[in-house]
Amino acid sequence: MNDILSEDYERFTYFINTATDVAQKYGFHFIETPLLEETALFKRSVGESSDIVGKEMYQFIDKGENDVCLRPEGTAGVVRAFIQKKLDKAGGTHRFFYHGSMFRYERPQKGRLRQFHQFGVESFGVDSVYEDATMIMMTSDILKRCGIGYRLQLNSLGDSNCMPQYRDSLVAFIESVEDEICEDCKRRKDTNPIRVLDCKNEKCQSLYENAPKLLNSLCEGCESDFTKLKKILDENNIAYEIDTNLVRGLDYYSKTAFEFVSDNIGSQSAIAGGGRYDRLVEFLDGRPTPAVGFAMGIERLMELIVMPETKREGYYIGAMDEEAVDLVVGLTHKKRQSKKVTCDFKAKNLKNHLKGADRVNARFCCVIGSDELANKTIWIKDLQNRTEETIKLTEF
RNA sequence: GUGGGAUUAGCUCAGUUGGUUAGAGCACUAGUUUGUGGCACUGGGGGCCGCGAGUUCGAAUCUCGUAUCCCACCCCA
Repeated sequence: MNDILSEDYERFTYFINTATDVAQKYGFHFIETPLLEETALFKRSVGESSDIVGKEMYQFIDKGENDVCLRPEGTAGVVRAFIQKKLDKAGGTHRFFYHGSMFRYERPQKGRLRQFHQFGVESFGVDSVYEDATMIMMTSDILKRCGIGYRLQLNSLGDSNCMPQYRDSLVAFIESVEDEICEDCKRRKDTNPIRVLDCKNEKCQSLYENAPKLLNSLCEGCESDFTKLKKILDENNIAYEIDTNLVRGLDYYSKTAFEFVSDNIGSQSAIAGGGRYDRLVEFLDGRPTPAVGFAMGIERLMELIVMPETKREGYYIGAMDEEAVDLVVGLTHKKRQSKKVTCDFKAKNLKNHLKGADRVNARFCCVIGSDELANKTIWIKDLQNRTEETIKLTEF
C-alpha cells in the first residue's frame, strides 16, 4: 500500500495523461469497471492454476453471502462488462483502455505492491495479427513518450490446435527427467508445466536444453501469424527478442505473448505485458470473439519516467505591510479567476517574498509595500526575464 | 509461503567498550538595509531513539517479544 502525493502524483498523472492521449490517438475509449467483482470471474478467466487466483486474491464473503474479491487484474472485468453490455452479440470492433487500482496479496518488495495501478488496453473483434502488432506499437509509443527505455520480448503460445499437444509432449519430457529436477519444477509440472522452461536452477536448465520447443510446435496458422508479426515489427523499426520461455502467467493467453522489460528497476523488471486471448470471451459465456490487450504497471514505471522541464507559471502576491494584507488577499481572489496564484498572508520584506515566489515556481512576483499602498499601485517582477514594473492596481 | 536486512529530527543518516542535556547535512523559519530571487553568513524551532517487557546504579546502545517497512525467492504489471 502506498500513498501517492507531491512529486509522485505529478509523475503519476503525467503518465496517465500521456498514455490516455496515445490510446485515444489509436482510437480507444475509456472504460471504468468496479474494483469489486465476483471471485468466480477470476477463477474462470485468470485460471485456478495461477498464483494470482491460487493465493493472491483479496477475497471475502460480503453481507449478501456473495463470494467477491478486489480485482487482481483488469482484463477479466473488462471482458465481463463487454459481455454484459452484449457487445459480443453486437459484433464489430470495440476498443477500450482503463487505468486504476489492482490488488494482490503478496509479500511486497521493490516494484511490487499489494495495491498497485495498471494502465491497460483491450481490443475486441479483431483477429488480424496487425492488431497484435498495433498493441505492441501502442505500448512502445507510450514508453517512448515517457522517455522510458525497454527491451521487448516476444513469443507465441500457440492456440487450441497446437498448444495442448505441445503441453502433453512437454509433460512427457519432464516426466522423463523428473528424478533430477528441482522441487519447484516438480510442482510446476502439475500447475503450469511451461513454467519449468524458465527455471533459474542451472541443473534444470541444462536438462531442459533438449526439451521440445514451443515455437517448433506451432500449427500452420500460429506459425504464419507469428512470422507476419515479426515482419510488421521489423518494418516499423520495433526491436524485439524472441524468448521461447516467455509464458504469460494467466491462463487466458494464446498466440502472441509479449513483455516489455526494463533493466533499471530491480528484480521486478516487467513493465508491461500482454497478448492475445481469443478464447476468453467464450470462456465467460460470451459469443466467441477474438481479443488482444496489454497492461502496464504504473508503479514500476514511475522512477523511469523522464518528466518535461517545469516552467514558471502564474503569480505570487505578497505584502510588505500589515495594512496591505487585506488588499493582497482581495487581489489574489480576483486574479485566481483566470490565473494560478499563490498568496502569502504574512507581511515580510521584499527578499523573502522573492524567495517565496521562487519556491512555488511562480512567473511573476507581485508585492505591495507602503509606497504602493499610498499610490494605489503594485510592483511586479517577471522572475524569468528579470524585468520589473510598477502599475496601477486598476490595471492589474 | 521461504530467506535476509532495517527502524534515531520532515528527509538522508552518524552515534565509540552501556555513562551527563542524543548529533550532522538537507529542508523549514527568521535575521544579515522596508525594496531585489536561486548563492553566502548568522540565529531559531523541531526527537516516546518503532512499540512492549527484561538486565543494569544507568539503555539509542545488551537480551527477549512484537509491529512496520525494505530487499530477494516464488510469481507477476
